[in-house]
Amino acid sequence: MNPDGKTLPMSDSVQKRSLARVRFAPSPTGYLHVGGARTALFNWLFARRQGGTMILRVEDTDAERNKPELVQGILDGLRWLGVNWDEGPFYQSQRTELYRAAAKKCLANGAAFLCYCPAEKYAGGDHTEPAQDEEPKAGGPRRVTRCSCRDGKPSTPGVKPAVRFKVPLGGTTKFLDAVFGEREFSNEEIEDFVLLRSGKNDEEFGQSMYQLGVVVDDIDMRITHVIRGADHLSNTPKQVLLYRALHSEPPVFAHVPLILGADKSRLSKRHGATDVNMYRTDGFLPEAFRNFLALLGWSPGGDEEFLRTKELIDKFSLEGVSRTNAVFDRPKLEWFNTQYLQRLPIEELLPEVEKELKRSGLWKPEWAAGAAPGPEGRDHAWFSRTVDLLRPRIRLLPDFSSWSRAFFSDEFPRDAAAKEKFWKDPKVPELLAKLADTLEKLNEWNHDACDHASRAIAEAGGVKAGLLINATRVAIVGQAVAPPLFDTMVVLGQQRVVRRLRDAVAGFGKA
RNA sequence: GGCGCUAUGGUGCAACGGUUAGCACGUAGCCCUUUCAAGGCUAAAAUACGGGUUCGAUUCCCGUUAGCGCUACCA
Repeated sequence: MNPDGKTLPMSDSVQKRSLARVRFAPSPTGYLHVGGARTALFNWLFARRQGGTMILRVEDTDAERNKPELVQGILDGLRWLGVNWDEGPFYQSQRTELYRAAAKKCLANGAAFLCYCPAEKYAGGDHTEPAQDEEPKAGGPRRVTRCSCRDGKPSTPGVKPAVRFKVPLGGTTKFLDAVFGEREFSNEEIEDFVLLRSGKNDEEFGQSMYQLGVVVDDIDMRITHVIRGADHLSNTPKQVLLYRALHSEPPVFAHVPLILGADKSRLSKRHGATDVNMYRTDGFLPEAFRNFLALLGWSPGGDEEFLRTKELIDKFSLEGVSRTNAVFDRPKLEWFNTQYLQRLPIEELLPEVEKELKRSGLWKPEWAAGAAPGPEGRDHAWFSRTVDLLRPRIRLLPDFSSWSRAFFSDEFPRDAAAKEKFWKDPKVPELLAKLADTLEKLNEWNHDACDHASRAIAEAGGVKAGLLINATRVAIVGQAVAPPLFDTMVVLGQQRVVRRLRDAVAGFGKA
């Protein structure tokens, strides 16, 4: 079913679904950047929506900058995000022959030529003579190349040639972009770009360049939709030219806007974390992160924004992709996380909390589902109730270990400022001691019993219930902010509450 | 410099020729009174600028400005 409620004829839709093939093609020159993650997510949502195929391809053709050890982190990041793939990962570094064959084909049919210019000549992009511009600004004047080797320069002895594409001298190159519409570029603006690096040592040719690699692979992998960052928009005509030279039909392109930092400049480390794996270690829930990311540069059309993965898939379409760059807003991401912490079915949240408590060393095996209850009847049901009580006030997973430590461990910090704030009244120690005595004798341990007992003590002592309640909270969890007191008492258990009250009073007396 | 893309509150998105320009985050204030890092309510806050087209422009066209991208034997 489409968002508008219409359905395609079954045979038609099935056929279309099985056809869509998309890919995510990261380069292992860094970690998985949030921008790359968003691109991967869009590809994945599109593939799943269409019932198509998601392919992962590692673009590692630059031996100089490539760091193979970074691949694992990228794959881990994708898995954490829940972005899985149906084919791959394929490595371009292992497909060199394919690219060389394609380059030779271009050479043979006149679409490319051998270039004997030294690599340094073009370094920095100054392809021809400096323009008239008298004062070279940062980067210097630049003009488009029409390499003089293109008409068959005699080979230079001892110089290994690179292969360059022979861009047509006139005319335009156009293509269809699902986001930006029909695009047309003048060929005059496209330089004779390098297809294959010159060979090192005894190689005839070197590694493929980006433009050749993507096109050859996208053809070979039968990619139907190229969904990638808008930074590739200007390079696309080069690729379209290559498709033609290789006698292939270009796919549908879909360039998605970039993600910027708070100052609207390209998102970088100085804006905060850009490595997706940092968000995992910070303790964000993957589904919350996914929801947030999906809404950066895409919208289902209405006002809804809390969309679980299934809804994201159901509603995703290239038509909903925006053409404007988006700023990565961490506070909103954190809001999404709190929403997921509160709204997720508890059984989906529990495993995440379990992982967190294991990480911090607070986890007890008896809290696992199906395990035998531990001391004081603490079992999985207790764990579930406790997490449920805690979660409205949690922002990030590690808060379960730090802010909520008193619920999972008897060793927890007592906040001096909280004590200062709620233990002002000199009657507090006496009241707490009385409360401990009363609570110890309770035959039933539940919210109302704790409530009645506490209020009775407050009344007898001539203070407002709130005073005692706040003081008690500080006494049993060590901090000013926690879930409602009587729920907290129930979860902590009778013995523990009594013990902590007495410990607190003793500590108060000494202080 | 050349070429390209974009332009709705501080931020993310709605409104795809006619709305008092909507929602959310954030911010401020108020309420709840058992704390707040929970919850509820309210407020401030936007169509970059200038021309067209049209009965009517946030919406279509042109220009300006600004931001971003590309302009490598990087991807």
